[in-house]
Amino acid sequence: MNEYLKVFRALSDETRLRILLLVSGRELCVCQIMAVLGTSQPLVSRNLNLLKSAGFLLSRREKKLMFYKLRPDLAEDGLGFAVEILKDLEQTGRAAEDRNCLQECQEFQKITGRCDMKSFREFIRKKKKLPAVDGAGAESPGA
Amino acid sequence: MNEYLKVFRALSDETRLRILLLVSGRELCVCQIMAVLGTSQPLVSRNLNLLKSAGFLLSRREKKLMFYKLRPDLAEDGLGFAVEILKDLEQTGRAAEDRNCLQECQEFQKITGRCDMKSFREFIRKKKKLPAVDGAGAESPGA
DNA sequence: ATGACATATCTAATTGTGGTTATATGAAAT
DNA sequence: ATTTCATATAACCACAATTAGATATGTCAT
Repeated sequence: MNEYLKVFRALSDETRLRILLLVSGRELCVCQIMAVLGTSQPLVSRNLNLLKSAGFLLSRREKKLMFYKLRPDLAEDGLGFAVEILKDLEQTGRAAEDRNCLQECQEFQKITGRCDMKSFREFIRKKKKLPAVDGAGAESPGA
Repeated sequence: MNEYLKVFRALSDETRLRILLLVSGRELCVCQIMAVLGTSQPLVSRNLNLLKSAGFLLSRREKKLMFYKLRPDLAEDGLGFAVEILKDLEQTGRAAEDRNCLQECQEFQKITGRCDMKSFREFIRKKKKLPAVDGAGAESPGA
């Protein structure tokens, strides 16, 4: 009973659903997730931990970076339903926004050539100053 | 997104999971559910309402009584997963306890010949005085 | 009227969340 | 070794949401 309560509580939060959507299919490191969510590193880690202890995530270390992804074998633990639901949620506006943001984030990463906390924190700062530009920041921003 | 959040929040509570287990397969009226949970009528109604607005329950009026049961067509709304999970949760100790209690409750009901708030409140009072007897109250109680 | 139930309100206690800071850990670079 | 850096974890705070519990009242059928 408590196991399922843990599972449902993990899924009862928008931030965590967003994280699941982000790491379903692809594998992301903590700093990228932080960049997309636009929050702090400890907050991201906390939510990642909640999702992981509920059984949703796999993590892998590569050099300094920690990568997370959706467990591909969720069905083995009775969590297969989450996959269907995530498929549903992909259609959401919020999911689309986050995918876009991830895109920008990865372009930014390509330009800077770095995947670290400092540069992604800068990404977040920039992003907050020019909120929601349609063409992903292509046409004349603040200047 | 919000729809699913509502669903998961509805499932994030032990009392409500217990209710779902109780009304899966059979149909119960509010006073019976109250009797098994051992709480107040408004509290039961509140939780029933949460479960119903999340899409899990059907209700039907028969004379003065309101009957609730698990929607048989949950799958049509992407809630089919709940059925599997409930099947899992049936194995739980808590579920067994509640089934027992429902049994007692229905025997009590047969004896009194009534299905109303007053008599079930008495059922609850009695039950609280002689807690957890193994043989369902068959062998020498408090006396 | 009576009785089953829904709904609203209030309290009190608990929990959950974001946010922040400090610190621990483990790997890499110096 | 020492430092640097990504992350984890813990410890706060402030605040919003949730829960049980109790009480009052509304609604609808008998």
